[in-house]
Amino acid sequence: MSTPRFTASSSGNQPTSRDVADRAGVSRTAVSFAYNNPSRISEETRQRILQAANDLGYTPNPMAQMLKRGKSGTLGVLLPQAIPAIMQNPYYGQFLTGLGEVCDREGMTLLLCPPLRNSMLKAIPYAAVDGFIVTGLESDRGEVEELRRRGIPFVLVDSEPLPGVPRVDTDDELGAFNLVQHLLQLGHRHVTFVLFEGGPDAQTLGYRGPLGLRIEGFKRALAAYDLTLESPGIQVMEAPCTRQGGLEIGRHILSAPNPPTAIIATSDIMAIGIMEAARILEVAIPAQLSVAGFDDQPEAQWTYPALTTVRQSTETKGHRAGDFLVAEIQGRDNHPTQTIQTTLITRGSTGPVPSTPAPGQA
Amino acid sequence: MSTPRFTASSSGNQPTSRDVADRAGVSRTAVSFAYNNPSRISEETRQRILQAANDLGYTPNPMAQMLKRGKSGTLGVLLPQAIPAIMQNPYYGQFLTGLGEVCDREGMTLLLCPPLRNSMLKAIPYAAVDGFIVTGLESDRGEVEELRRRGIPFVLVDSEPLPGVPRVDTDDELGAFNLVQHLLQLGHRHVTFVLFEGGPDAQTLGYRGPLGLRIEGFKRALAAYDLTLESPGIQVMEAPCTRQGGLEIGRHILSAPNPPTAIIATSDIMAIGIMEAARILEVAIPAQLSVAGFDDQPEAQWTYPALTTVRQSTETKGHRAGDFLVAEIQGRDNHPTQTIQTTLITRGSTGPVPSTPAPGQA
DNA sequence: CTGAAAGCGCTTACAG
DNA sequence: CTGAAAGCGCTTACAG
Repeated sequence: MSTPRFTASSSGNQPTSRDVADRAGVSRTAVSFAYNNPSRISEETRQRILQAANDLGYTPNPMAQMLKRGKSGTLGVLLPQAIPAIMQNPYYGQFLTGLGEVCDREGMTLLLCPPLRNSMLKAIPYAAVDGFIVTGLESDRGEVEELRRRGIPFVLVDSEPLPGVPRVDTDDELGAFNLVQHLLQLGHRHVTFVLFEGGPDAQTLGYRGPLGLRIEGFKRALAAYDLTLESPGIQVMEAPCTRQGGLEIGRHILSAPNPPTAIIATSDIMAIGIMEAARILEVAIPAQLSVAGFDDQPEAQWTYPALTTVRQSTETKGHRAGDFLVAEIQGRDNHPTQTIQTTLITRGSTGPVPSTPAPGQA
Repeated sequence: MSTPRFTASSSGNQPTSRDVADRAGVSRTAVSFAYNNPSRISEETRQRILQAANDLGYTPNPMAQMLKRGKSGTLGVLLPQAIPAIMQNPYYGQFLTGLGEVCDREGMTLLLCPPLRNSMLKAIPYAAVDGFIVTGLESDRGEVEELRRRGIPFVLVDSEPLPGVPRVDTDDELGAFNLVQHLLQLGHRHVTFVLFEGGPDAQTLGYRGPLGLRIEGFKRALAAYDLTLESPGIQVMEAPCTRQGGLEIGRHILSAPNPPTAIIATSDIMAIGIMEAARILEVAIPAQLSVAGFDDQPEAQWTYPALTTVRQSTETKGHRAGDFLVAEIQGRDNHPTQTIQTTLITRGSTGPVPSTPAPGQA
């Protein structure tokens, strides 16, 4: 009755399909069919197999299934920073929310792949995923080439355009333009831009990605008023992209002689910190100072006054990126591209330039 | 020169170790050694292999490596809700931050495993992970047994104690006790508790997990003043665990006749919504109403007045859970248990009960 | 220093 | 309806 064994039953270890087959008196083929192709065996046999599996505590080994099927049922996100930094950034919270909707719909899991030894490139070969979302790639140092050579489906988010690669990006440039135009129209001419600190390459490679696009938008809006980032009254500073970073730079900016009448931050979270600094220094918003942010994160509605900002639907971005990746994995090779629109959201934190000079201005 | 082929070179597909071996004129064994055991082959051979691999765009297939090694280099988190809900919950943001620190240290990736067809249990067999963090398990419906039978290392977070299973939980009961005691000492006797809505089993199975412990703490503190949750003046309500949920229930509570002088929410985010409702209804905090939350999320410091709450270091909790899981995976079977302490953080949102009766109270 | 062989645990044509 | 055989792509004793 029992078929000959080539290996001893893995007593003590996890049961395999062979153990189940032996116990049910069938072949491993039948065991596999019981799970994956029930119509190929009789219902009676199937029940016997399932019973044996249950007795043994057997479940098919996912690693073996993956290898055999060449599918993992997992979407990978290639991250530009370590997981703690990502988790503390509300932007990624929103992005992963949208991407998570796709995972749910498809019944897939989500693998977070932080850089390995500071390299996104090195993280690629270790992930058993069906495809990658590549996000925060400030400049391509071979990641795209590696992905292509490995033949792994992937989609680029907020990256430089590349022919034949599906991509989702954001119209940051227009959003930034509209925001600065709004403030210039309100009469502001003493404006400080607070940029979130770029990656390690910000200096050497220049700004890329969303920050670069926003700066372009700033410049274009200024140009319409015959201004540049170097004009007198215009100031550019950098801060960590946190509330604390905004608070500290805000104190610094507002304590200096001849402070600006408007501060524009490239992230809401920094803008919120700047508003906090203004409150501490008793600078009235928007009467004495206008503050604006970027992203329209939920918190932007909760400040007093509420924050003027540029909305980008980061959740939509994550959702769309997931959609594109799933399509790519399924082999539809139309390689779509989508640009997420931005909208200027005018709220109470910005207002007309003070008619009296700001404190400290002659 | 070229060794005979048993299979055709996978032209068009991804190169395998056989392709590299053929091109370098060595065996697959040597190719593997080039990556995993360089000292076993001559440096010259190694360079030749690596060159061939590079020419072909070869990287070892992670799924095959996992199967062979029986290791995935991945930590799994078994989640109680879909990924979007998790990502929008600041609690998980903090928890995953702490867990992410462990991933970084160990060079591992993090796999988010949401329920499959509403079942955490069903999600288990599909994840190729070295171990699971089990979180938000309100009541065990077989998950633990399944994990045990499969022999997968796991650690339980905020769950019921189970012998031989490493576990991290939180002293929610004491934190809740201290919080209620604080308000009772301030003289409050009209107190509404706002609980975050439990899972689908809240009704049938009673409260489990952190919420259950918090309720126990509430009861014990009340008992010291000869009160119960059913006493006149004491009220228990439920709301979704969001700012909006807090806002709506807050409006409801404060608009009713005979409103409480204190509201205690089981989550900061709800408390923040309740404070918003008070602001809208022009109920002064803490002069007319005391509000308290739970968790001490960063936002709790940013409200005006700042929120009294119970701090639990969720980040530490995630970090510790990760430490325990790594130890479990490495086979140290001491199955440690740790309870994360809580601390009452008294801020401006709570104060003495109004000497004059609250509006609407005779 | 190097390679032939076995095997990780599964799935799937193929043959009966 | 059922099973023997091949193979997914790798790693690792084992033998030379």
